[in-house]
Amino acid sequence: MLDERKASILRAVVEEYIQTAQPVGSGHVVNAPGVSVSSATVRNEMAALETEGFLAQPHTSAGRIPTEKGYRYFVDALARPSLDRSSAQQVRAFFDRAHGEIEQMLADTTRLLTGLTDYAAVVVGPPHDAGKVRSIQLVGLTPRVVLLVAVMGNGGVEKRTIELAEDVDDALLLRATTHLSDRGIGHPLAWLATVASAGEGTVEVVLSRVRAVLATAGEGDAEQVFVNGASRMAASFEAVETVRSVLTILEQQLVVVSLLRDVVDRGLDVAIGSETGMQPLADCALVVAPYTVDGERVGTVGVIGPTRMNYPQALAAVAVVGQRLGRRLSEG
Amino acid sequence: MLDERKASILRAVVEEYIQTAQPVGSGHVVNAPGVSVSSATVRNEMAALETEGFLAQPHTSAGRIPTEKGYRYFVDALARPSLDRSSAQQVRAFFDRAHGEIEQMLADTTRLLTGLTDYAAVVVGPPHDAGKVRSIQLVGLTPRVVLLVAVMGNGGVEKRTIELAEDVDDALLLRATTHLSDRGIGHPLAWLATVASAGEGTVEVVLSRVRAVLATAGEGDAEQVFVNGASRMAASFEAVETVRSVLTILEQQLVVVSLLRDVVDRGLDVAIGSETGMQPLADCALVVAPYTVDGERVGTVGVIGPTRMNYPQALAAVAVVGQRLGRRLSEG
DNA sequence: GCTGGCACTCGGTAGGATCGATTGCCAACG
DNA sequence: CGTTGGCAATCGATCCTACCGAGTGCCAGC
Repeated sequence: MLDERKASILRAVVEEYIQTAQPVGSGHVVNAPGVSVSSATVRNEMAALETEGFLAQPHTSAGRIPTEKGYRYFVDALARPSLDRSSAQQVRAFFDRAHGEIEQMLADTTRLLTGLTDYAAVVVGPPHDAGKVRSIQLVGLTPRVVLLVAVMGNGGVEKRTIELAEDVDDALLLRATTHLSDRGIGHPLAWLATVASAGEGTVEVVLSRVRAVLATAGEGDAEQVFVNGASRMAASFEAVETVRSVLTILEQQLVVVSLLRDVVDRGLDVAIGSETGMQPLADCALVVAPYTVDGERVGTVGVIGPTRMNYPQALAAVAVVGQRLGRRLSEG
Repeated sequence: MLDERKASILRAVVEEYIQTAQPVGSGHVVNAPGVSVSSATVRNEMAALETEGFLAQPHTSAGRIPTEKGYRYFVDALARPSLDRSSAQQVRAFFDRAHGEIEQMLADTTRLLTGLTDYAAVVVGPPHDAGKVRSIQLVGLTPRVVLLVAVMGNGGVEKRTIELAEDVDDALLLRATTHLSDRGIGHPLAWLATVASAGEGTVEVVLSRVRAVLATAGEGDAEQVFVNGASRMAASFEAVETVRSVLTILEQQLVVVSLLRDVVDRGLDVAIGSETGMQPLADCALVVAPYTVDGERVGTVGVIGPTRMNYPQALAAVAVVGQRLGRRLSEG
């Protein structure tokens, strides 16, 4: 789409702008590799790149800065993901010693990503109700409040509060637990909502409430999401207003989840500015990667930074972390 | 400590500064209630308040702004917590319909507090291992990985991953579970670390690992903490650098927990600027209130805002939310 | 002791000059 | 014909100055 010289110039502008956050003039570009022409020629080419929409001028007599289209071309055609040796080492070390509860590990993964990239990181965990029930149990808290505790195959624990209209005793709960275990283990949690009926009257009192709770819970807390590094994000912008609006997004877990899902569904690994579809993220870029457990996409990792982000590094970091995380979770 | 007129003047300065964020001149104070003297007299008094350390001048020929000492006097002697009717209504409505999982409720409580005050809110939940074990169970995830799941009396669920050196089967886990249940139910979780030994060899293989894991876990994740409203916080400051450093604090859950604990332990309900003991919070104030379940302090609620915060409102909001939260959790 | 008056201080704003980085254009060159 | 050096023009950034106004401290008088 762009001839080689234009591409080299665009690359030079993007790379310098990412580093300095200052508009890049023709004088700086002549020193870049792949550009062995005079600044006058560079000026001509840059003017062409501007009319083609890859560059923009903040004002006359200033250098050029990349447009979204310019970043897009850079990401698609010019940026090769690259992770420096020490970062790769860091990732390997992290997953080698990662163990323990899944939530803790996912949260630590966000910290790893912020450490690698210096941007805010997001990890969307496997849906709570994904996978098969490994164990299910009803525990009485008070005579009329019962906690349904289900252990899933991936080590996650689901709980639901069940409020009853009449008192129940432990013996009854034990029978209901047995009933649920017999039918539910090895199936998805939601599956219990449809099949858990029992003939027996007293147990059925409990089971009907269990069904009702399981049926409704599907919407609310489908995914767990971990966010980290908001302070790094704040450091990337100089307008406090921008920081505020990005924070507002990051605080809304549901929004973050659907944002990442949306990007992944569009088959992208990078969303730049308006490509995110969120006005408050106009100055931001997302780099995301889904991760798979047993061949199935169960979650997403990503970073959120300014549009002038270090794409090669971020792409590489997100890709390798997603890959290793999936592998780690597949091991169980 | 201050005569009535000085106090009225100080109150007027603080209240106006909280509203406008602008230095307050003598001309504005004369209109305040309790001040029926001329601006010249006010000037004299303000100069006195400055030498006494309650007020400061950003520069000559500007109005005065409160010092930390000024805020402190205001909070201790002049501010009467007051919650407007609609906020009180909001709190009542929230706790009337609050139900379900304890974590969800605590997280929603932070949202309630940010909604009430427009500042960042923090809720420190009861320690995970507080209370008595209601149910305990070992669930095999893989032949060598077992999940210890304990349901606590307050509805919390604790889990620990147990990694074993040799394969175990369900029958063995069932025996171990029975052993743990017999001894553990009704006791704190940590208590099991000391008494769970069994004579039988095969079960002991599992139990020894259980003891080891329970013994170590005590340090790490003692409390759960929920933070919300960072974007409101960002809106309170105009220097992006301030926002960044406060975010850095808010992101470190351990720091937040110990910060609140420290303030509560000192018997304060407000910590202003350097009183927080954290340099990055020099421009911030904390308003906190512990809450009690069954007469015992198990957690803290609080808000973090700028030193020029609306103390009467924040104090009232934090106090009433803490009170209602404690009551709500006591009901179970 | 309080007050009105007054000179003074100093941040903030507006206008103007200067500087420097960068551009677009053009004529010349290979 | 593409490339290049030269050059006038542009425009933000910086600095200076003048000025305005909010606010102060002080003092003489009530």
